[in-house]
Amino acid sequence: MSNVERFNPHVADARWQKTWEEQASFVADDASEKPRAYVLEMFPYPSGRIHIGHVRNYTMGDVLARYKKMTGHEVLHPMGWDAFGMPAENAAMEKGVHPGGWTRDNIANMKAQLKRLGFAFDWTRELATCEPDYYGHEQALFLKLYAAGLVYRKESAVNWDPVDMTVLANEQVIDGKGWRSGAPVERRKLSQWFLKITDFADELLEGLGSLDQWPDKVRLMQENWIGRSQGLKCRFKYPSSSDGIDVFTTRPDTMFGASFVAIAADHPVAQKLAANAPELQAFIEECRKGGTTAADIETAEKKGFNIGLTVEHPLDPSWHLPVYVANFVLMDYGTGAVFGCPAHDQRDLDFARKYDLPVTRVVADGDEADSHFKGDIAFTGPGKIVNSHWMDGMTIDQAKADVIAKAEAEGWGEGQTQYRLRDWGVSRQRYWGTPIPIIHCETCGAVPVPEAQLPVVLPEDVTFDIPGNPLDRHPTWSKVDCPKCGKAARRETDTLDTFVDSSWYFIRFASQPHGKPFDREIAEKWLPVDQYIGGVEHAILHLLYARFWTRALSHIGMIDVKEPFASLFTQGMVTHQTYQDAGGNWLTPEQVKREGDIWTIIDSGEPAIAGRIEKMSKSKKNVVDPDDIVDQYGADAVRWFMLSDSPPERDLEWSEAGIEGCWRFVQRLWRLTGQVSGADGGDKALDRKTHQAIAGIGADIEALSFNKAVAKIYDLANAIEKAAPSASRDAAIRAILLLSSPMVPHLAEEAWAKLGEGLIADSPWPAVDQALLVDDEVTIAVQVKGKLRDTLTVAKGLPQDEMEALALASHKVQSAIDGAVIRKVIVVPDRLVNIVL
RNA sequence: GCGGAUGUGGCGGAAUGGUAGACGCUACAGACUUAAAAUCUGUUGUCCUUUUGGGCGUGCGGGUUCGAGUCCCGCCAUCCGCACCA
Repeated sequence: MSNVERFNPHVADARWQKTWEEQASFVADDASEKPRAYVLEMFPYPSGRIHIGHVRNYTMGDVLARYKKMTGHEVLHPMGWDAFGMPAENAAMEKGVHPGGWTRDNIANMKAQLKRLGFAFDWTRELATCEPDYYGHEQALFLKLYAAGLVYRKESAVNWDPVDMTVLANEQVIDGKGWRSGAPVERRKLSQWFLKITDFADELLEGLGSLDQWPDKVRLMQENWIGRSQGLKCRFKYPSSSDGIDVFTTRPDTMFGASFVAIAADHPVAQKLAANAPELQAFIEECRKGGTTAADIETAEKKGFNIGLTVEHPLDPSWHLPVYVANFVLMDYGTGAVFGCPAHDQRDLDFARKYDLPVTRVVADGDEADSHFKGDIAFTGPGKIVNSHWMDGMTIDQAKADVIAKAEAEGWGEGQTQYRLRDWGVSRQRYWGTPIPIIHCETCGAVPVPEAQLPVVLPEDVTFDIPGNPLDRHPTWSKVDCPKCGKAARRETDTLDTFVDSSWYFIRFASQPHGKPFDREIAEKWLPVDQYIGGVEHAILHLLYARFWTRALSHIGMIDVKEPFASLFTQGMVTHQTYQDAGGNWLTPEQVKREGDIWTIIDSGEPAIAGRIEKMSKSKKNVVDPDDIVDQYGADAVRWFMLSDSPPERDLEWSEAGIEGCWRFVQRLWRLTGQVSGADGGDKALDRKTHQAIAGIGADIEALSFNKAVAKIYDLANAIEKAAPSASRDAAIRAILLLSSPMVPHLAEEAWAKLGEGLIADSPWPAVDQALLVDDEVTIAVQVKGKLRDTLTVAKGLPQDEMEALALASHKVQSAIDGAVIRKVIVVPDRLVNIVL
């Protein structure tokens, strides 16, 4: 076969990409009357190069977007850049380039890479969060939230990353280390801006219930992150004083099992006493040093320091309990103090055994009446209350309600809901981010920058020769007059966490007028996003913040949208085999060759070790650059690979053999399209196959089951190849082009044009002839005692007695029955006959 | 520790409680070719059998059912998330 008959992506790809752009094929029309579909993939950070994971992500979204267009929707499928962030500053420090220049160059490069893959993006809506035209509107929104009381400033202990010289959110601290630098995090006190996400804790939790198109896993993760728990907040008084220590407990039912009160090292009471007690001071220091890694916590001994105070038990003032400072009590959850009930809490039990405190059983699951609790395993299961005066015999739930009611009636406590979720600290001591639009005045305090003075633009003339925030040391930028009193004042030099930038970009995509963040009516027409696709690593942070931000905007009346993402899909990673030499150094796949099960290094001939199949990463040298493979195979083969084989939520292993196979299929499809014969005559079987494919592939794409859609296209291609020329076959060839066009759009356009048609991107999805979906013959299974013995081809809808008769007539069946008595015959219409002996 | 997911040929994976292994990859054999590439045809879970055919097979052990990869109970392994949250 000559080269002329091959599909040549190196020519065709660019041609069709240009045509789509000229025809504005994928530009979304706000005014359209068609049903809308907003398909969104998480926008990338412009790190420099597109990663193969991006290609998989955007290919999925692209197939859905193109399919939605073909099925009559007005599709919004935008792309932009999450362009603020630390890598730009790191590059500035390492290479002496400006973060802005570095970022914009990266955007240009990555955009060119994306274009080569033929994604159906509406580039007219492209945005970059680092441009004043974006972040200026973000500043306006921030000030609206400030005016509504959803932003506040607080002196607070923060996680300080000593390498990156910045504050990290709790979520950015992993095992006590900075998520980027990996350096052990220190605690520092700084004045910080916070967003009141905790005001929305309940709403965000309840809202999860309506997100039935989200993965259960993600909803559960958010639920746990919000961490709502109900209990009793109550006071353990100092004897003959109204003052005391407030504790929070989810187990008020176990109050009669209390044997001590423990407070956090940072608790004000501990702090106060420590001033005059060097030993306590030393103990507190020790608590603070305690490691926060998984291993540290698991093995950490429960330690306490008896501070000599006693408190009254709320249910029996004559009963006094000792107070300890304990290393396992957290200051920033609940009240920073707990009462210990050792029999029914493992930590408390460990503590009590160590310091020889009483351990009283107050819950029994059998008839244990012995008040003295034995053993070292706390009992946390359900049961009946015992040794608890009037509560004896109650269930745990009854007792909880009873104690809370009593506390509220007597005024020493109240039912309370606690959350694990903390307010969102958004201040970052960084240059490359959205400037916080606040001016600090000695007289007026923190004053919002007036709207007319927005955007507060980042100065370009900054240096990165020393760590820390260049905005702090800029000679003029921070020097402004107070908008209120006119006196000399100072600009806030902190910038916003970049998660703020990504908390509303989907709204700006839907509507980007010049004078304001978005046009409410237009945004509401597009939102919520119908299908959001991205990595599961954003299951908590980005997705929770975006949900919060949308609710906050809704709360202040700016937009009537509660949940920004109606349907969420988290795709798997792209992985690749790793290789190492004998010394443990990573090798690229090109450096090794395989002979049987033996791997050797090509250059040296020394043995190589084939390691785990892992996520592609530069450090492990198992990356594949999208540009290289597009050069080699064209966009369509790469896109096809991204969709084939692995279910989209699972990891996809990159392989040479796999991409070669995709390349072959693209060529095979191309050859098929050259076989339109103009022949007459029908082929009912092929018609059926075609229409079953149309229906099935459509359903698969809607369900994002791209691997199944791909399998059905192979199936149809096989059937077409085997069929004799006919009008049906020609129709099937046209159909397979339409069906595969969302996946391999360049080839489809090229072939469609060759058939004398217009743009396949503008063509409708083929209509399904429902009558052709059902076969008129079916193959039924015949089982004897549940074991398959024969299959029969019968007319569809054959009556049950006739199915039975045909089954019994089979000699294979008769020999399996072997003269035994038939007890029963199960007949499932059009499916099977099971003969029970 | 808590929570969740996953487990099917050599590999990726299909399969409303009803013919397990669709489809793809790999491998092998054959056709075409001076040759190679490309392409085409066939085979490819496993064991017994010359064939016909039959036995065994969805991590392990039980159970429900005429019938279980699928439902229930109990384990095991791997992966992911959270983590001293009172």
